[in-house]
This record gives sequence, structure tokens and C-alpha cells, in this order.
Amino acid sequence: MSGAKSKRDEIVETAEKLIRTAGYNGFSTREVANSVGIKAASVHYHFPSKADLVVAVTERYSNNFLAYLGNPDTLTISPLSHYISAFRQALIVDKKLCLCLVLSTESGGIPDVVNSHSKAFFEKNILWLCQALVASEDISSHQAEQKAVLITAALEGALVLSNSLDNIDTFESIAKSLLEL
Amino acid sequence: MSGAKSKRDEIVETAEKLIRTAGYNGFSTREVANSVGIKAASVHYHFPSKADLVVAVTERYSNNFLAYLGNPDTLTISPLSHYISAFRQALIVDKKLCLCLVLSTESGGIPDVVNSHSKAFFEKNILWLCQALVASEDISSHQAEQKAVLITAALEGALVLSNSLDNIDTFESIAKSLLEL
DNA sequence: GTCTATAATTTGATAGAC
DNA sequence: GTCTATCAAATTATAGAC
Repeated sequence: MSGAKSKRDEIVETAEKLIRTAGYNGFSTREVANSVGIKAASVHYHFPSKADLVVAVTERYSNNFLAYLGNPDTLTISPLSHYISAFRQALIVDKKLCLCLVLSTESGGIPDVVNSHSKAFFEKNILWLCQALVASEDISSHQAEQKAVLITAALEGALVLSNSLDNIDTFESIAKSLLEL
Repeated sequence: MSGAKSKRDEIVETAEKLIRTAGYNGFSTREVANSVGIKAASVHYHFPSKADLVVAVTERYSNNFLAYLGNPDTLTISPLSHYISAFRQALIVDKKLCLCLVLSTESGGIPDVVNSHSKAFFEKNILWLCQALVASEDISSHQAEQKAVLITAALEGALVLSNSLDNIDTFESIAKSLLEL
């Protein structure tokens, strides 16, 4: 039942780690190949171009992230706590930044098709939080939208600052501020 | 009186634009050279290595940003409004992201010396806002620190979201939220 | 599906003339 | 300070054997 991890999956997983560490133009198909124990040409069998690979990485990342968030209408805990924990996991468990944060900061140097996927990721995130806020608070949809955008920006920024300052407390301080809003 | 713009200055200025568009690994010394009308070898006369060039870019960017902010103790307008306007300028006038935001998201793929400069930029920003808040509000230094970190994260994140969603309203919505805190 | 081999290009960097 | 010339390495990608 396709329980095992295919080579294709390994390629995507490895590429994600590399991109989240050094960016789109900071990794090569050869690095991915070495890391999963095949040759660079074999990576191109699975993904004709580098852009194809990164699109697959982005789709997988986005699907996993949204799956973690779950259904915004049937949450049992505070939406904000849950949303924060998704970002905390990226920073503390993965020890990496958000994939789409990394990709979107070098948008001028990567294929448009990849940028479209980053944009879609942010839209889905904001929509999720918006829905979750409306479902759990007495709040207008306009207020929810404004709040969702603020929180998403603050958490993406929290990853940047916490990573650059090399201090997890920075992230937690921002998370605390958001919970006190 | 060194009023004219030297070739060296042109190189640094051009490199800044390119990095803020495509990242450290998304630009080349040749591109810079073509843009300022010299050959790649001449860029290496001014800056032996690419890292040397980017360090110069970072120092200039940081100095300009801090100079724009001015003295946090003698502000005549609201520190937050002023701080926000510095980020707004990056997004709307320059039509670019923050240099150190871009560099720090690909930190695993660039020289350590560059990462140190990004870190210093964030530290200086937070310190400035912290000082300005303490000088203008009845607030403890611990509260000011927490607020400064939140605001900086939110504004860096606002640049990312506004750029990716291709919508300046996103930035303005976040700015409004911060002013209403 | 993975390999070897290789093409075509780009890149960071250096040597040395002017 | 800028140039020409050049290098070594890396990169994306393809053709074709196994």
C-alpha cells in the first residue's frame, strides 16, 4: 500500500530541507542526488527541471502545513495557539524557516510558477486563520481578516528574527504578545 | 568633496538592488558589472570576493536605515509611525524587501560574515525602537523590548506578505493594526 | 529507474597589460 | 582602475546504455 518511502519522496523531502536552509539558488540537484544516494541525472528523471522539483516541494509543504492545521471549524483548542504551534514546529522541530517565506524573499530570481505557489500558501494560511477566528470569536469577517494578516506577518517575521538572532526566546516573546492581543 | 558618485558606490548600490530582488545566490558579480558599465574583473578590484561586496552592501544599507530613523530620544512624531514609514519606504519607494530579511532567509547558503551583519541590523533596529518607546511612553524596558520585537517581526513579515500577495493594502492593514495596539 | 558521459552555460576569481 | 584573457569549478539539463 505504498507505505514505504519512494526515491521520489526522498528527493522532495531532501530538497525541502536544502531550500529552507539556503534558498532556491542556494541548492543544486546534485546536492539532492548525493544526499539520497543517486546521481544527478536520476533526479531529472523524476523532475525534468529544477522548477518542477521545487513546485512539488511547495505543494507537499503546503499540504502538510494545512493538514496539520486541520479543519478550522471543528477546533477544540484556541485557533491562535494552534496556528502558533505550526510555526513553532517549523522553527524548533525542523530547525528551519517556513519554505514559502524563504522562496518569496528571492522571488525575483526564481521561476514564476514557484512564486504562484508561495502566494497560494500565504492565501490559504490567512484564509484558514480567518475562518477559525470567525468560528471561535465574536468578530466581523473584516476584523478577522485584518487580525489574520497581522498574525501571519508577525509569525513569519518571528521566524526570521528568531533564526537570525539565534534565540528561540524571540519567537516565544512574539507568540506571547500575539496571545495577549 | 567627494560629492560625485564613485564607481565603487555604484557597484554597492547596484548589488543592493539585485540582492533585494533575487538574493545572495541569485545575483552575480558579472550582472553588477554589466549594470554599472564595467567588466567583472573590475568589480573584483574594488571587492576581492563576493562576500566582501555584500558586507559593504549590508553596512551601507544598515547605516542608511538607521540614519533615516534618526535619534530615538529626540523624535517629534510617534516613534511607531516613523518606524513604520521606514519599512513603507522600502516596499513602496524602493519596491523591494528589506536587504537583511532577504539575506537572513538564505543564511545557510551564505558566508558567516554576512549573517553577522544581518543579525546586527536586526539588533540595532530593535534597540532603536525600544529606546524610542521608552522615551515616549510610560512603559518598562522589558515591555518595550517585547513590543519592539513584535513590531519588527510584524513589519518584516508585512514586507514578505505584501510582496508575495502583490498587494500594498496588506502592508497598510498590518501597519494600521500595529498603530492600534 | 539509475547509470555514464557529456554538452552548454555561468560563476567567482586571478594574472598581467595598459 | 579598467581592461583582456583565462581558469577551475559548478550548474542545469540531455542522450543513450543497462
